[in-house]
Amino acid sequence: MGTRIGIGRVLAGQEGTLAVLKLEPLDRPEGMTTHEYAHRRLRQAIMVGSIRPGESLTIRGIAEAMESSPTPVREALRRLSSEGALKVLDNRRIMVPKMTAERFGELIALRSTLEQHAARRAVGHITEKQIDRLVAIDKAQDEAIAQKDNATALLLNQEFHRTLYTANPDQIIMPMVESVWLQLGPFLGIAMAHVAQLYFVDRHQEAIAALRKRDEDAVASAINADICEGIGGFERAAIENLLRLAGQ
Amino acid sequence: MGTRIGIGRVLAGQEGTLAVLKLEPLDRPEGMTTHEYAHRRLRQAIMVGSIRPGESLTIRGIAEAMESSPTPVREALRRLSSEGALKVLDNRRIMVPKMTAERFGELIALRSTLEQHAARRAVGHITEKQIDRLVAIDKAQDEAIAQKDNATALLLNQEFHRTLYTANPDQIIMPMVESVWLQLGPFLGIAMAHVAQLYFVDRHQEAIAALRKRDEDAVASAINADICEGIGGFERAAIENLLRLAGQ
DNA sequence: ATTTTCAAAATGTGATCACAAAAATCAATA
DNA sequence: TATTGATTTTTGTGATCACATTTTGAAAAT
Repeated sequence: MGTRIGIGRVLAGQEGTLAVLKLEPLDRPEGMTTHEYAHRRLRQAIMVGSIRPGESLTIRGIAEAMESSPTPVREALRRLSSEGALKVLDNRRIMVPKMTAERFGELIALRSTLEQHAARRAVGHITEKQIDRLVAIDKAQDEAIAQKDNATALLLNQEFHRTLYTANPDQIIMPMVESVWLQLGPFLGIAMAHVAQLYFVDRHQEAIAALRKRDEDAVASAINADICEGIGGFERAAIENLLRLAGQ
Repeated sequence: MGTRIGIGRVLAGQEGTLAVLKLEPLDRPEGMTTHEYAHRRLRQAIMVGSIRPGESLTIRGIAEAMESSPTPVREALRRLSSEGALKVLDNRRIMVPKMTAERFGELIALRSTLEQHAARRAVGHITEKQIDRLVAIDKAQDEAIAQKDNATALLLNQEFHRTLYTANPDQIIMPMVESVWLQLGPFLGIAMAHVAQLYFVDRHQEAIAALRKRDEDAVASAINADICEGIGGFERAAIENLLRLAGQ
């Protein structure tokens, strides 16, 4: 039995998870609906690996934690399960899916395929101005890495990739890319808990140079390397070790 | 302003859409929750192109049509919007996304990439028995085509692809493949409304032969051809013509 | 004939409640 | 001590209601 994120325990402070929900209330733009807000907060927490796989979420618990009611929280949970971030068990409990070495391998392979495709489809549309923006994001990320600020570096890395792919005005792949990021989130959390410092690989300059030359193959190759040598670079044995340590 | 699927109109029988919801009540397995059932029915309707793009759905209208209440219907709609099947407008209206020639092109390209990947990842796992099942499904599809039974042929075609991809026990891509199918659904509806007979391309035998030889590249090639010469085979001019006819 | 104004109807949203199923707690038993 | 069984609590689910916003439809004005 995993732990629960429920009212009592949460209020008693026995769980570390509420901390996530409480600590990062995210600013809520005016006009944003409650279910949207709940969706964003939970999504954020999962994306950065703050919710451990196997931990089951309770609707009432979350509702209480973010001072709302079951209805909008349920909608948020349904969306997240459709996005692959959460899994609904037979007993209707909802939890973050457990990670396995096989699943991890599938996720990395899929991420590479998806993002190479997205990058190729953007090459023909991206402007010099947008490429300059990529340079700026990459620079900011380097600074975050130098300061060992994992969270910021991670966010900037995502922004780099998102900016590239959305250069295609008809792009429809971003939700799927984000779904893979979401599904990799829990592993990130595990890795960060057991590894002193995340080691970042940065093939962004390579991608930028290829973009300037409009070389589709080279762009795809850089993106592939960025993914496979980055988070995908964990060796199988290391992954299994990590997952065992984390009690998966 | 598009038409609405609302209580009054639905009951007045002015809309063709309720027919879809009423005609195919789908059997509801015991224990299936209401929101799950609503999700399945709407999904089915969208997948086969029964709901026209631009038509906006109302929560109460659907709830009334399937004799339930707003709560579970809203959950179903949220899921479908996360799956890319529906779009939430700024005024919070929900509708089937409009199709454009550009979006159609993106969908076909993505479908090809996704399914080639899925097929490749299945080659190493699929058993001879499963390949035999593919043969049976393909045969049934041929019969449906011969009888000009579009709906059945479509369903069997999906089953063929699904059976192939799910041969990989760690497969995680199916939800994304289905998302693309869903997003192509409305175009299918348009095409079927304006074309006398859907013309089916069948590269399945080619795929089966390649699977028997465990030839990954050949499998991917067959899948690519199946998609690009099938639904993807519409010429740009034909697509734009169709969309104009449909008032997109 | 077209546009503007305004009251009525419809709609999305979220809180609350009741019910059934599942989980947890605790006492009794082996 | 470990296990079973019954009671209590927690939880998911869906219907209903109230509120604010949007849309609609008709009347009035241009």
